[in-house]
Amino acid sequence: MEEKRTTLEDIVSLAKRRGFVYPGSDIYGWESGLYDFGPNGVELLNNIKKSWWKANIYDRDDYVGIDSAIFKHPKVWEASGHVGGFSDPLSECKVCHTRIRVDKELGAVGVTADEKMSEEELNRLFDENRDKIKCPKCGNKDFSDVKPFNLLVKSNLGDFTGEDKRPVYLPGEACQGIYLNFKNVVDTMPVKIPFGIAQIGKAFRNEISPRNFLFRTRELEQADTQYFVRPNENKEAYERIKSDRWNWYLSLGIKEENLRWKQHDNLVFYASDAWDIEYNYPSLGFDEVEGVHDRTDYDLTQHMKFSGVDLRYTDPVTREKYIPWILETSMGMGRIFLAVLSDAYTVEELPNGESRVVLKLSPELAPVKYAVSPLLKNKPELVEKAREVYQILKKKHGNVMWDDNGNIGKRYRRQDEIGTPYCVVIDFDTLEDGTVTIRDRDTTEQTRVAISSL
RNA sequence: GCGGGCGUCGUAUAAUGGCUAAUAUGCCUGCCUUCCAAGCAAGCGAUGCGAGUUCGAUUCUCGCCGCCCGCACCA
Repeated sequence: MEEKRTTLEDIVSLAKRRGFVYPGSDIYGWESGLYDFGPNGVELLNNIKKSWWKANIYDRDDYVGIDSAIFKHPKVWEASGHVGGFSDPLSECKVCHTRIRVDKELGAVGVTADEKMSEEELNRLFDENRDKIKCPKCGNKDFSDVKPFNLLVKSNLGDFTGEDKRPVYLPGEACQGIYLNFKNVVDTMPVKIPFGIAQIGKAFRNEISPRNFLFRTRELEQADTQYFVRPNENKEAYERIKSDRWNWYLSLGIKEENLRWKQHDNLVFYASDAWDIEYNYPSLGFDEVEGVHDRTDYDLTQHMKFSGVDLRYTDPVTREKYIPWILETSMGMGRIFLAVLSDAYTVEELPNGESRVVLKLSPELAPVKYAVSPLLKNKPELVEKAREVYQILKKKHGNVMWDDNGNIGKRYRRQDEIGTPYCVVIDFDTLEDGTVTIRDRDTTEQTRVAISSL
């Protein structure tokens, strides 16, 4: 049997028609790079978050969680390097439209330039050296002016003058909130190094071209952990973290053959090591879901410099003071959501020649835990009993769906597409002996069990 | 941001310079139905936005918005 490969379009279509993901601001014609989660999507998203929180905080003794404000002091983004370095000075060949990184091209002809220079300065240097730089693709020397592309989103929080004198940025990455609270956590909580802080937070980026559904969006959510260790005592913890993260993906039921590790070729100057976990997305192939980075003491050092506050940690026994090193994990929620959805998406051939679409989500992640149906809608005694069972299950399992639409087969198929693991059907036997049928999503087999044992 | 392609009910497709824009599915209501998308009836629901040409534009032209592919970008 030949299997048709799932495309990203299949996933997008299902996501919309089954209430997982809608285009952002849909009735106004959609704003690029933004998506809204629907009733089933928010359940799935929250279940992924719960699982992540449990694995990173509740299942360990050395992590605590925080939730920091989205808006932060303007200096945070100077310290982090985002105001200067989150942008690239680009110029475009007017002949073939190839783009060049101006700082790098200048460097190649022996002119010192870097991405932290002002736009004017870069343009002056570029103009002086235009005759030495030619397009790597077509060889022409006719370039547009240098334009920096800064990915930070700016806001006017607290600026009532409209003069933009004190730009406040939305976070380009969520993890800064953790560094900002490192001292607070150390001063108020019973933690000692090595320990970690975890957070799920929003980030915003002016991506030039958001694309590929949830994979690259302008507003994103990140699940981050930062693990603080003694300087140079990073290796063992790094390996432990890598292995924990890998196992978490497997615990979600993601197929191992769709996952792989990829080490960064070019490390940023302060990093000691960096690996990504990649998922084999439909249409896109393997791409990053999460980064696991060994960042040395860079982040806290920067904030010490810019804030003037001593962020060193004092060893409770030796009284030694040091800036801890940081091991970071940073996962894109949209990316893991897309990975989970894609991995669960299954098209099955049925014996009668038809096919069914099933989301084989692990029960822990499934947005709807049970669907409850009366076998027949026009038999009040069945409906009444089914309502009872529905209420019992709802109390126990949270998101349980009442489904009495059409006929029973239709309901099964609908629930298959949502990924509901079990459908409970109340029939005439239920009235006699208090048992119901449970239909299994993956095998489509039915078993009879007592209501009391559900 | 550049080049190419594209934009019709929630989804997947059709058609048209002029009559009520069609079909399937979905959703919803009623009937029916004793376990895998059965059937009957009613309803909801679309030409992305704006301008131009025209007596008349969903159709042709332009701008904007958005999507897809390629390039570039992805700290």
